[in-house]
Amino acid sequence: MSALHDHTHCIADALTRADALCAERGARLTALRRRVLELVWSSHRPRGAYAILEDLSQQEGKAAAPLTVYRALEFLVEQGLVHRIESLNAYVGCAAPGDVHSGQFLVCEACGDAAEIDDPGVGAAIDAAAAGRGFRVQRPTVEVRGLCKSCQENPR
Amino acid sequence: MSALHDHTHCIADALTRADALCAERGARLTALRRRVLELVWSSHRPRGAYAILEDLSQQEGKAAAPLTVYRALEFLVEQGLVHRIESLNAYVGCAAPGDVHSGQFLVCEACGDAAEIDDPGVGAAIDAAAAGRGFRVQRPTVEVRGLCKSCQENPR
DNA sequence: GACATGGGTGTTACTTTATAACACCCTGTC
DNA sequence: GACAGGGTGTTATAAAGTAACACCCATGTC
Repeated sequence: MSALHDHTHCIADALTRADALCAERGARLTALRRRVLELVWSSHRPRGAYAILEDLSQQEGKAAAPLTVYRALEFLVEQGLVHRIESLNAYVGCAAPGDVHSGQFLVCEACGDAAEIDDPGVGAAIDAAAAGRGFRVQRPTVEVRGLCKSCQENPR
Repeated sequence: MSALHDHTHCIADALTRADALCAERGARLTALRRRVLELVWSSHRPRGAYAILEDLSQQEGKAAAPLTVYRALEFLVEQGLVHRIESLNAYVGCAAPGDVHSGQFLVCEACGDAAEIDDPGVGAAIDAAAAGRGFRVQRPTVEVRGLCKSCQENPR
């Protein structure tokens, strides 16, 4: 992720794609859900449910309840618009909603960025390993902690 | 995991291996830590920190503090004797402590069992994917949710 | 043996993350 | 307009994890 990229544009893109996908599927991307999606995208980093909750409360001018956010997030995850990063208890906008993919992440310990990758090799290796053991895969989770390229080059 | 296997023996084995490994490394496997390791192994399933805490409290006859368990678990994870399953917030005994491995799990949604695998193909695919993006891997996490062989054959 | 050192443990309080139960209210349909 | 069903609000609560600080005890040193 470049520090210079047009982030506003990138949020707008995500919302547009979400509108299209939900319309196509007959899923209801309500005002609340759309706003939560926008807040998830407000940085490219994984954000906790309670961080989103705070933003939402601020926008509304009054305290929102945790459930409000969790329910919206649940919908967004179901629709594949948002991924949950298990090892961070946090949520991040999906880079390629609509495409079939499993959600693999390279999570940088230094800058907190979580780069979504969809490496066919990793997916295939998991499928093969599972098949060899008679295990039926439903939802693979791959979260690799480490250091991203830019943090290796510019250590703090 | 067979329902018939000699689980007592299997716990004893884990403790013996832990003793040997810690002695070799000069790590202090104190009575408390050893007891927590035993409780982690008390089933083959992932167990939450608070479940272990309850067992411990019962053994002691008085309520133990969460930190007591968390500190012991931290030690055990550092020593590679126990793995944390991120997507379950739970801990499970390591099947092959001492060996270099990353901790890959096939987690059954039906029976709750978490089979540890160490598939070289999966590890290699992750390394390759990361290397291609200039990412330095520190700790890969692979947790595949699905149905284990036995639960596919005997659905409930 | 006295002493200092450092890791391990106990205790209290607290934060963060997530869910349950139930009522109400829109929205689309007939 | 009546109905059905999903979406939202509200209150309370559960589950998971951490901070700060004091004490204890094994170990090594003199």
